[in-house]
Amino acid sequence: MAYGDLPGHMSMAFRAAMDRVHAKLAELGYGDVRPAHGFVFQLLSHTNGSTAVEIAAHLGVTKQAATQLLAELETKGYIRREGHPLDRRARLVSLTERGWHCVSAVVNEWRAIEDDWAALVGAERLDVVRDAVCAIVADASSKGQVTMKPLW
Amino acid sequence: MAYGDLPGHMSMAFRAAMDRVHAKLAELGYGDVRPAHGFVFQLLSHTNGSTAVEIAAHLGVTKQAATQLLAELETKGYIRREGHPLDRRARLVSLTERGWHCVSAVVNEWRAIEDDWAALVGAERLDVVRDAVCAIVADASSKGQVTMKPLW
DNA sequence: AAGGTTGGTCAATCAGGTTGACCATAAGGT
DNA sequence: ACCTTATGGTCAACCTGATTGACCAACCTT
Repeated sequence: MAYGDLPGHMSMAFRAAMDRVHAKLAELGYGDVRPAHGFVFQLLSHTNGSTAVEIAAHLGVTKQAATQLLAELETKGYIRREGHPLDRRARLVSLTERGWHCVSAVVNEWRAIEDDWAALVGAERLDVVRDAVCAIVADASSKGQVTMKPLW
Repeated sequence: MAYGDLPGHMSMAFRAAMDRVHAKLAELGYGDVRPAHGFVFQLLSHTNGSTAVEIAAHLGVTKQAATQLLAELETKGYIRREGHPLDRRARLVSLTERGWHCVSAVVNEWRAIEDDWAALVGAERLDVVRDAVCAIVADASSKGQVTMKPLW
């Protein structure tokens, strides 16, 4: 690999992994999820119950865009929107059973990928990689420049 | 970092690096380049002279989309389109001086980032990372699943 | 010379996002 | 309590970057 190509190669590695996750999802009958949905799932699986504006902030888009996304996810059966118990303006968004299944499929596949990587380069070396990447991200994060969003 | 989070963290590391490159470009007066333009530059800097359809193929978009992109890059002064010497239908696209300056600024910044990473985690460890990532990409590539495109 | 292929453009359309106006409810100051 | 302001959500219009489809001119066969 040429000097200066490491970041780009990381992107490629991620991209290959991402594609594999999507292929797996399609195989399991979740072929109708788009990349941006992942961020919604991620948030919901941690908070279990969020509002549209929170999701919009997490995605880095306007609330209108988020609302549209949620409508789509609702008709596809991944999420549910009910009246918020504490705020009658708001609608509480949460994962359906199908949504949870999809989330765990994703988590499993990311882990499977990491396992494969460990098998490929050796567990000890992958530990080094893990620590290094973690340090790099932490450093960037400390300088206030971290987005999970891979959108350019 | 949690088990299964490595690919995502790689994406974050790349994203932070990418943002830094764009910030640097803006600082140097190349603030009007968009992400997709990078792929055009990359191709042109290696081939020095490509046709619109080749670029389209490299970008993974239709030739119409590529043409539009090229028109934009031309008006911004990064590229030049002249009659192809061997094919009177085609237009040969090449980098202008400004384009070359921009490309080398990008290359320098990627290298500076890689240097910073080496300083952060140690040169030997970063060598391990480099080898590992290279192996991972090579493996994915051998299975025919590699795109440089970080677009989801 | 004739037919099919290829580089490029024009035009219409679509998808996903944005901005802006608006309503209903909530929260706070007085 | 009351009036003002802030906030969650929706509706509607629009922008941008892409797509598909039709087409032309030049190329490459044969």
